[in-house]
Amino acid sequence: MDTLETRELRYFVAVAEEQHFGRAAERLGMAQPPLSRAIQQLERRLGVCLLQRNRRGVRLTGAGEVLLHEGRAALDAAAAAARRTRRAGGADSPGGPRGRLVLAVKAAASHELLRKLLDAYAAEPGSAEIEVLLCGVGEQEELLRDGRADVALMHTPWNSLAGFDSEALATEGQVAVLPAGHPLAARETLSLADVRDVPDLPLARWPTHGTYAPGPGPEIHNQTQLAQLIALGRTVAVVPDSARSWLWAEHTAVPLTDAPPVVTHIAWPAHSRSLALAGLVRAAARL
Amino acid sequence: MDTLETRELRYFVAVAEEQHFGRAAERLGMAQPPLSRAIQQLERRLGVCLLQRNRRGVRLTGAGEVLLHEGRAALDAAAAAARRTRRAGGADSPGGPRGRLVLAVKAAASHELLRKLLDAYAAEPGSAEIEVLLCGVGEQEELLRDGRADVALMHTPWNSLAGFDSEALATEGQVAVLPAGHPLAARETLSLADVRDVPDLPLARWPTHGTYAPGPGPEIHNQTQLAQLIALGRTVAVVPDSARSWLWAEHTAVPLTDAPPVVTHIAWPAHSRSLALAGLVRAAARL
DNA sequence: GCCCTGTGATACCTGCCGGGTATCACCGCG
DNA sequence: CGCGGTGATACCCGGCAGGTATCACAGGGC
Repeated sequence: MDTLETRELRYFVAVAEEQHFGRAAERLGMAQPPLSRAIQQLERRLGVCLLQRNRRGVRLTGAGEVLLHEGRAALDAAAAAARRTRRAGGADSPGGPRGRLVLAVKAAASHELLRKLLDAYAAEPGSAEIEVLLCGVGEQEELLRDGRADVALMHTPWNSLAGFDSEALATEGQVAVLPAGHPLAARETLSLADVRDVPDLPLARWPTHGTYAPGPGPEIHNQTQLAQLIALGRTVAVVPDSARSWLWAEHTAVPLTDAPPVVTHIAWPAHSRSLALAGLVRAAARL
Repeated sequence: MDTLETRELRYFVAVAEEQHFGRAAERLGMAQPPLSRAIQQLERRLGVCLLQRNRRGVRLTGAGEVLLHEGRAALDAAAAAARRTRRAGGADSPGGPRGRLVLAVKAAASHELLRKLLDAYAAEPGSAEIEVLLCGVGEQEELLRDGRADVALMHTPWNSLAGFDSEALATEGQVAVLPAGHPLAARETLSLADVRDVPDLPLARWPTHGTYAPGPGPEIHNQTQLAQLIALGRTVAVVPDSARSWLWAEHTAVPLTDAPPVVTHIAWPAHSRSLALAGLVRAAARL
């Protein structure tokens, strides 16, 4: 039973994502006919119909959906193998110079915790160099999977820990951030229902995987935008306690009674075997 | 940044495992020179030295160790993609005919639980066909990773749940299985220390990944052997409560007070999105 | 009805590279 | 000092990945 080449997976994923041979070929930097042929060969070798060719583009079959998911995972794994091997390059003597670690953190989250973690780890004897990779919301999982990062700080319930090993580091509640002058800002506590149904303050919407869910609130993509919009009295946000550190004078934070608690985890690929990583996790567990 | 082809990974893993170009080439069904060249190209492309060539075979460098691990994972992912896609082949209409599920179970473990699970799931409306794949101890993880199975029953602490999603189904204690006539068989309970240090009954040794750890006990590879050796008064075994179902008249089971509890989990690849799998997990959770 | 546009499929050619055979360079060993 | 066994090198060849040109077909204007 012959095994799939990553080239074939790359091609298929491109076609499946673009839903269009021509655009996929362009993205891959090649002509369309060889792409067509490669996909046909792939279908023949798998003995499965992956795409439904219509006039006007293509659509995935059930098997195609499966291969899209599994193929992405396999491509990530191959990319991770290359990246991690390259980074391990210098350290030839086994057990000798421990490599650097790349730690993925959502930008502007967990200041405090991150600082404590880095300090605690740096104090350990023989600790490796830690490179902090700041990323967007939810990007940590992809970074870990494709090897751009070795370890990440993740925040449930926003991040999914599926497929990773992890250790919980801290739990915090959530607060509603309101314009200082707003009537609700005077309250001692609020419920989620309170902030969800304020007609003059629709909840801001973050992009998930590059697209925005439909809704009335403004579309934002960074914390500065959010802060400004709140200060202008245009929106309200629900954020973890620790976000209080970046609030403005024009903001008021009110604790939410029924918001799910936010748990910060340190997470890493389940099969990881790095000494440096083990040390970092140990340091984290002692916090 | 060019991506590794699975062909290259296959070659490297073979060489790394055999620690010998000639044998690796034979295993791959090719001649040695192209293999040599392929590995050199790989090293050049990664900019990393993977192998230390000695007279008398080769040894892995640190980077080579990394690539061996990561490469195996990537190869498993690619194999899984192919297998799962092939199996999804018939079901073309999305959401339509749900595919079969392959459930990996350690042979002869969890009779009772397995029976209940299969019955409960079969009673669900629209349940898929379940193929039970009996495997050796610890083999479930590999089967899930490379796509030969979709879901497995695993038993901690023997199986590692790292990298999988799982749900605990049942917990049980462990018992020592002794020859019926043995002095210890008269005891009400035993401790691990009791059975570990019986000079005339050395603990039997199971192979892990095909090799046996050194020790005084007999080397066994299936339960029948074990049962026979215990009946002959040559060894003692520590097994979960539920294993009592296959004991012989010549055996006596004595509860262990300090053995770690055995938890049976249902586990599946973290990124899985199959409807049928979701149904099975739901049925399992209701047990 | 017509052609025009844009889709994926086909035909055919070419150059590269993966793989084979023969051989070399090295080294430990009897 | 040959001999066996290691991986590396030299060289050749065939297949296949990729390119160009073109086709078949379906809509959509006019």
